[in-house]
Amino acid sequence: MPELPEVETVANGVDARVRGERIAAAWFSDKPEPMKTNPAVMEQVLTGAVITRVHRVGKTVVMDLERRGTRGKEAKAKAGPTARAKSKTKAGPSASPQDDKSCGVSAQFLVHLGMTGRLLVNDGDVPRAKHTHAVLSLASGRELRFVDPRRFGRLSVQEGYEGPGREPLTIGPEEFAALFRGRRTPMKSALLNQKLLHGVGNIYADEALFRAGVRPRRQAARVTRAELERLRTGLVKVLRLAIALGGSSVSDYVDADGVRGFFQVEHRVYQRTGEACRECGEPIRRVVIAGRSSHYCGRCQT
DNA sequence: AGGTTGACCTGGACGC
DNA sequence: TGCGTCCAGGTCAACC
Repeated sequence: MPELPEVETVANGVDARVRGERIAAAWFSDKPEPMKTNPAVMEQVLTGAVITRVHRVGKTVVMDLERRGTRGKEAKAKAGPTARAKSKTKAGPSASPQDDKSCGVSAQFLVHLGMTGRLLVNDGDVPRAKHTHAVLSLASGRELRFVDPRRFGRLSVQEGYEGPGREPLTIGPEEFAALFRGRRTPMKSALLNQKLLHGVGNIYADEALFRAGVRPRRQAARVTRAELERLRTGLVKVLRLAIALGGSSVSDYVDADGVRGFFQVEHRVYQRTGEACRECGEPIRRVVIAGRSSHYCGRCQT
């Protein structure tokens, strides 16, 4: 369920609560679906590690970890004045980000929330919810818990994760237009393709198409350059507004505190089938494209 | 190769 | 109250 704004809200909420904490223990359920990395391996990597930062890449929550021991010492030694001086010459083979932030990132814990995944920070004595699949016990006594009834979420450990596609919030007009050149698929499907743009899902695809005045079924290759630019700016606008409002919460979504977002009151077309278009009064239509329901205004979108 | 479909899961809403 | 049906924000393997 969660798309870019919801994942960003969750990542920020978790970051504020667990940054700097040490993971004392890690537990995983025996359900195999969520575990992309072997649970024994995840437990080994996570136990004893310090969480240095939690952020979002595409629809994935990424937890940067610093592991102590010999590797930690190495990283510390490297982070002297020489490393700082070098950092001006951006690039470097592994293209690591800002100097002091990147030092000591020895692994990343990746959480994809799927449709119904939630990340909660609780005191250790709060009873665990049904469908809890992972628990990281923190040195402070609190726990970071992953709860996911439908088990479409995925947990893994890796390094240097960059996501499958481009970031919709930062991509420029030229590169954005290039993504869709020659594509015969409906524009709606192209927007949902994570290998092109990552982070956009069904809600924000529909909302951006409405703001650009483009029908979801239009072939991507036939969307004009001007429309593509309206689509890009509409997408940025709608994603930023949704982040500011804490995301949408149609049913399952909650942030790290268990609080719902408020963007759903801003929806212009998504799940408003039959209701009047806020621009022209025409009833909003619903069609199915590539198995996903799509909502649009037949008068405002062409 | 690019595009489309169904399968993966549980649970909530709705109709009878 | 209970049962059946439909629907759900995501991905991925398997097909055309």
